Amino acid sequence: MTDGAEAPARTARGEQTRALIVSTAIELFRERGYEETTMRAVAERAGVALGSAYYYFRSKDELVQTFYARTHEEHLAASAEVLRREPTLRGRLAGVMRTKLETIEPYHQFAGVLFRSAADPASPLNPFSEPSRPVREQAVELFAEVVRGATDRRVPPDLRAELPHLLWLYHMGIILFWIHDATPGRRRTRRMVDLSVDLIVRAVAVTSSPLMRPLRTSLLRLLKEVEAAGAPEPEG
Amino acid sequence: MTDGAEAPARTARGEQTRALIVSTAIELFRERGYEETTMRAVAERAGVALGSAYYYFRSKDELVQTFYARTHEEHLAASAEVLRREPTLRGRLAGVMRTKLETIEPYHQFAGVLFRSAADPASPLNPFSEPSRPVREQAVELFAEVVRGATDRRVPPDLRAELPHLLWLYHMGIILFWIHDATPGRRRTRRMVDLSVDLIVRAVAVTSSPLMRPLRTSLLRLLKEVEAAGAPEPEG
DNA sequence: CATCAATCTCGAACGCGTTCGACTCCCTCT
DNA sequence: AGAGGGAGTCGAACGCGTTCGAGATTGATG
Repeated sequence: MTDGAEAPARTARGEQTRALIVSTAIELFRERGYEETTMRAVAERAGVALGSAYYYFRSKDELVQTFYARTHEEHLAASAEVLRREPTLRGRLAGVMRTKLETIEPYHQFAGVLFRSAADPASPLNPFSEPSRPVREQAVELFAEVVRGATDRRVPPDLRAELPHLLWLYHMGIILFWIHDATPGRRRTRRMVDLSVDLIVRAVAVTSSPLMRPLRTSLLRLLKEVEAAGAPEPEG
Repeated sequence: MTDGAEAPARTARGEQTRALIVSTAIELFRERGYEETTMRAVAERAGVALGSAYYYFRSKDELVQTFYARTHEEHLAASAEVLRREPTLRGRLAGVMRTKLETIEPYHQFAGVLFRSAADPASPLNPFSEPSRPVREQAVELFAEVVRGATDRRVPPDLRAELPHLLWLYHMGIILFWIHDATPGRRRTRRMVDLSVDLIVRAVAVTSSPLMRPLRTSLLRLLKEVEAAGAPEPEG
């Protein structure tokens, strides 16, 4: 699961209260956005005390994260179908990315907050952080499946092994773009996905040529370094 | 200048107070970090009222941004020397990036906050936002100078025109990495720069070949789209 | 049924960033 | 010199996220 180290819910009643708080919060977030939704308002509408909300969620951010984890699962589920259907790298990647956009679209309004804390090294939501490792690995695995099932491309093993990580990074970039995209229906991001998938498929083709081995090696060294940074280091 | 739309200082006395607040704030930020520095503490040590701090700076974040703009100017100055010295694309790019890291190193501790608000679409610090357009264009121009002065590479005009934007994006990525880099002296980021500059130079070489025109075109279309997103759109 | 500890609930209180309207200072114009 | 007014200063007050210790509820145990 995606929970990382989360707060209590050891009882049926507790579970119920917890769920009530989450759903109320999402309700309010969608009505008013993140900043305008106060913890007091959530507690009040949920019919619990302020302190109770904090019993289940260490912070307002964590409340958001909880529901964010849900959409992540939704995306996994929705992607499965696409991956069953599409045989080409292009189709699989584009499909997964489009599915992603559809999944998160309802929450665009307060996605900014997600990324805001995501960019904060101290935040557990930070995609490079230790707490989000399980989600990250799941996501990378999704892209591994994208690559694995693509029957139309010969990809050299060294690149094949690293491509999922690269695609995950790419997907984070698209999300960053998406957050800043104020066009109706996120038109621009969708175009962006089309263009970038095209580019990626071409680049993979080019990079797979034996002639490109030095370039590929250079790229792979870089990726290895990025991954190493994800792992912990003697802390300071 | 990098100020964008900033707050008052119409008087010699005002200028003095403003400067006093900034320097006191930086002092405290470096002593205690960002979160632990309160506006009240800044005001108190500076010997002004809380309200006065808010007379000059709309928010605590803006206080940080003000000083951040300074380091940006520092970097421009420091880069000039490198650009005079280095003739190769590799040398110029690596030099500029290393200079950047050296310039911002003293502020690594609370750089997280910068990026946190930088990732927020609503923040004026957001590198894609309208208020930061001047700084952004200045930075892109810096990379244009990196490319322009590189005498060792034949780069096709279409790519040459877009390369600066691409390098600027790349440089934002490195900063993101840097923020999360907890290694002493930012060892990892520096290695990252070496590896990525190597990759970029190779990629430029490869992509410049006439055979790669389709790939190049695909890349350029993508970049154009990114740039278009920077410009405003009928607002919602 | 009484006891006990764990779980859950509560809301007052704290410290923070930020706002606001009242006040003082100082320059300019007559 | 006096009046006017913009620039600068002040600090109480607001609303927020968060903490905390005290109390209520629950289910297992003797």
